[in-house]
Amino acid sequence: MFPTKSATAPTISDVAKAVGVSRATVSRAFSRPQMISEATVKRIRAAAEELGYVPNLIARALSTGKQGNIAIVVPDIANPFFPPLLRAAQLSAEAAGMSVFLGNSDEEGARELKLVERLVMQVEGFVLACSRMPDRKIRDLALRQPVVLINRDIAGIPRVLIDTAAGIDAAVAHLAQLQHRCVVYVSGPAASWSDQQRRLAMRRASARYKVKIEWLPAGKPTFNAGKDVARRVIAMQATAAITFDDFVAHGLLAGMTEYGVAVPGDLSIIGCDDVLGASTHPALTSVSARCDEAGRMAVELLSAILRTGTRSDTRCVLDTDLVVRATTAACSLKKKPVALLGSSHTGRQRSRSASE
Amino acid sequence: MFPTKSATAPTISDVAKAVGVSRATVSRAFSRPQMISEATVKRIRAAAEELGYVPNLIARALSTGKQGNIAIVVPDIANPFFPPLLRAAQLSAEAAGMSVFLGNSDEEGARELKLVERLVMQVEGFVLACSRMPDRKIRDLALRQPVVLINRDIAGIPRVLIDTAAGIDAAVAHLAQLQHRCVVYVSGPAASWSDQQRRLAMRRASARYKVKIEWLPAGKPTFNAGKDVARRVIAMQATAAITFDDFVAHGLLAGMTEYGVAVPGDLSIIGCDDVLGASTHPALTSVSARCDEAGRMAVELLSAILRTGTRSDTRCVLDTDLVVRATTAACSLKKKPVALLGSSHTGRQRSRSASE
DNA sequence: GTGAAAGCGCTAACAC
DNA sequence: GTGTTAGCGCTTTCAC
Repeated sequence: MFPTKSATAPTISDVAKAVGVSRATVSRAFSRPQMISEATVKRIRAAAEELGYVPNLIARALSTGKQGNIAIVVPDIANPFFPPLLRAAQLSAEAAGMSVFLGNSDEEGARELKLVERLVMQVEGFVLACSRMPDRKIRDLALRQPVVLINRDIAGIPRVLIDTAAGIDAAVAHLAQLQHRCVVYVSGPAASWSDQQRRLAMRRASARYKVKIEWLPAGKPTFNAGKDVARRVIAMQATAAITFDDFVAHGLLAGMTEYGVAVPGDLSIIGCDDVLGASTHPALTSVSARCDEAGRMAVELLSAILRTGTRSDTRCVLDTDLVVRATTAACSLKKKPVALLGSSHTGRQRSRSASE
Repeated sequence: MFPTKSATAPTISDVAKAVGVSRATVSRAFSRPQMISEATVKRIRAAAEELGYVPNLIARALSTGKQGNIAIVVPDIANPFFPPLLRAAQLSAEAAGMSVFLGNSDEEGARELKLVERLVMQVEGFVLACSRMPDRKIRDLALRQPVVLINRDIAGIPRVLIDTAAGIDAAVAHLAQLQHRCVVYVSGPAASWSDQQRRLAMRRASARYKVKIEWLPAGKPTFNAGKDVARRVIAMQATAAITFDDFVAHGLLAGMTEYGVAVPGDLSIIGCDDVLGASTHPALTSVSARCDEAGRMAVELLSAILRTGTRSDTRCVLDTDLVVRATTAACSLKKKPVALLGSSHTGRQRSRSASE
């Protein structure tokens, strides 16, 4: 056991004394070098190096109100949609000279709000990915600090949207071509913009390709949620399923296998986000999203706002398309392998508006 | 376009004036309520609420040297080993009332050092997961700030280690039982403690189970790295491969499939970390690690150190075991399906000591 | 170009 | 219990 304290670091005064200039000059040598003579800058930098001086960001922040930090909050780090997004965002922030706070809301709006409130003092701006907070809270926040949204569409707040509409359309077209006439959409979190978009796209595609849609909420977008709805999917009329994301699809796949329903023989499955790649068995057909691109772009938007001091109402839409692999095949009507349960639970579609 | 600035927030002075007490009293009402009378605390809290006052953490930090932040740095957020770890760590930090900075070193020690240097001012401590920095730098850092290591074993610095030794031993035993007599270990980053442990465990198991080991470095632990060494694995004598992690195993698996080598028919493969679950095809046999547990524990260790102000030389070892799935089978000697390449590249074993 | 002085918002002795 | 008085380390007018 020994004390934790570290020796007190050299301050601006130490450097000033060593060089024989005022503290103001040392300060300038670091924050506005072009304001003073090149020679003194050099001397100061040298002395600082020698002493091991490095500007105290906290003190600077107290004085300027800027700390060079941003926060990125996601609903669930462990959801494979987010790591690539986070990675790209973090790298991009680093390139812009900013450090990043990480927030994990655990899919709960209340928790997200708490995180944001705690962080608001220490950051210059937020990237909210798939925020679970109500519009009002987001608007409030945006009044205090620059905010960039990912997969949430609120007018007046810069946002980057991964629009699965095109991908969903392609998915339904693909299924229609394989003779499927009824497909179930297994939905995700009600507060999710993506889910709303997907439901909307499903409805449109339903009309266009003359395919009947059934609705089934899975709630949290997890493997287990997907697995848990397997029985209900079996009990439905649908011969194909499109799920909120790959996770749910993977769970559904596992559930089907467990119940002896062949995929894609008896049921076709299409995921969303394409984060599992070809690693499921069989390899999952999925609507691909370039989530890393979204992360990168969001941070770039934010740092541009910070740099220029202005806020633009940017709405940046990233497209998606269908990646066909091995979980989709021609329709067969021999599903239901076992007597499972009586209730042919159709599921209730949530009707929250896109702007809530 | 409209300005980004937010109205200036109320300070401690505003509250003091409103209540008619000194600023010190207001300060105490928030940081040491038990120091002053309950009645005044209540009055102050009420007034603060009214004014929308909330303590400025930056100012507090400048004064106390504590900001309630910690940093967690990992080599690659997108590596599936880390998201569960990060999630657990973040949740645990939140429970302890701390915010977390996220660092991604991209597997580079130099980059990690930069991150750490930038963050050192703003945090009370670090969790370094699978650090790629040399021992010396870590020791230097630990002199300034409390540091907890994950999967890095440096005496004197608190660390939580996921020890794959038991799992590796079980893996080799499993292969030996399946009649394999020569297995290749596809190694990971040279600076990785885990990799060193695994090599050591391999060597021990080699002797114990009379199995010959060949060595092949994959470098970065990625899918592509695994795929890229497939040809070389085919050219080797080994009939089974154990890889640094599941990612490499998955890549190797894909590579094998591409070259027409059947897994597990012609080659058995065992991964490490068990992060892919049963999602590969065939489902991957893997040495499981409870990475979330490691994240949680590391943060708890750190916050205990911060709370008590002492540093203990804790060395916490988490065990692992083998999860047998479908990529391992009895040895067959008919590998090499195609004329591939001449160079029977054996790979060079890195000999960095564990303490570098 | 450089220096002097006044804060940024808070905490921490030390008095009373 | 509560007020007074100094800072924490930096930036930033405003002079010179």
